[in-house]
Amino acid sequence: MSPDLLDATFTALADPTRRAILARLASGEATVTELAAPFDMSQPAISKHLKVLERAGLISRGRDAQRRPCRLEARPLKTATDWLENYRAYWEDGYRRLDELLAELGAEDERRGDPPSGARS
Amino acid sequence: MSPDLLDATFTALADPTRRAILARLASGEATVTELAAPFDMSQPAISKHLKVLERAGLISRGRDAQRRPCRLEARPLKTATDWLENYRAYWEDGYRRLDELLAELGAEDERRGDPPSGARS
DNA sequence: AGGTTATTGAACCGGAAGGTTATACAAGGG
DNA sequence: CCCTTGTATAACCTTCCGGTTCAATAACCT
Repeated sequence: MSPDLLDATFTALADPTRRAILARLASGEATVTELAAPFDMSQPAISKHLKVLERAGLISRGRDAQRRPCRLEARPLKTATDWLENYRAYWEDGYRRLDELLAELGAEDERRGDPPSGARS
Repeated sequence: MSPDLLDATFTALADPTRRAILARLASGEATVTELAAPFDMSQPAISKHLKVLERAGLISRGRDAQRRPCRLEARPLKTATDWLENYRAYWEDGYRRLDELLAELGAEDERRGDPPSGARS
């Protein structure tokens, strides 16, 4: 799993405006102007946000005359969730013990930023 | 749930170095120098990354003489996961239909970036 | 005390992020 | 055709990010 995808996805999610856009798209396709409406922000600014979301593969765009409808693409969200899932054991009860338990299993791929392989519940 | 927490958390996760640091900490406490070792990067750079992680509440720090051991704090990871969980339906089979289904439940708190309330599996 | 080790802080730099305005472009509707 | 609508691009500004180096601080060791 390329780190770049996670980079782009988490970067996209780090902005409240973009999260709001995703939330809006969760209830169906929307055009750029529709997406821009709720925000006190120029339309080009929204276009930029959309490009960030697109770069992360979180949205795809169609064509309806001059309109450019956006649709939610949740696949990267799954990727992100899968990554986070590996830490689930650490926020559930008893993680302190697990912490020490895992301390003995030397870590291999830390440089790649991979989550602990044995951390799944 | 303050958006700022999600902002800080996703921002922290958006960098591969920081994700690697978290992965390392998953196998137990570590000092700054230990954390810095695998990276081709100056040690102050790591200190900055640690500050970003700390700002998001993803790590806490102790004291052991001149050392400042870091420990993983997974709570914000849970917060992030909870947010993402709301979209689970969209990457699971049949999400296209769900898409249209939810289109009829007008969205209230889109401005806040809240995920769709009805999207839970 | 003095030196070494561990870590932070300050000043700086290049480049990316997030916003603006103004302009171009593309496509439908009188 | 022209005008209006929807969207993207360009140029610009300011702030933040990720890195650097060098200096400061803190605590141990002898």
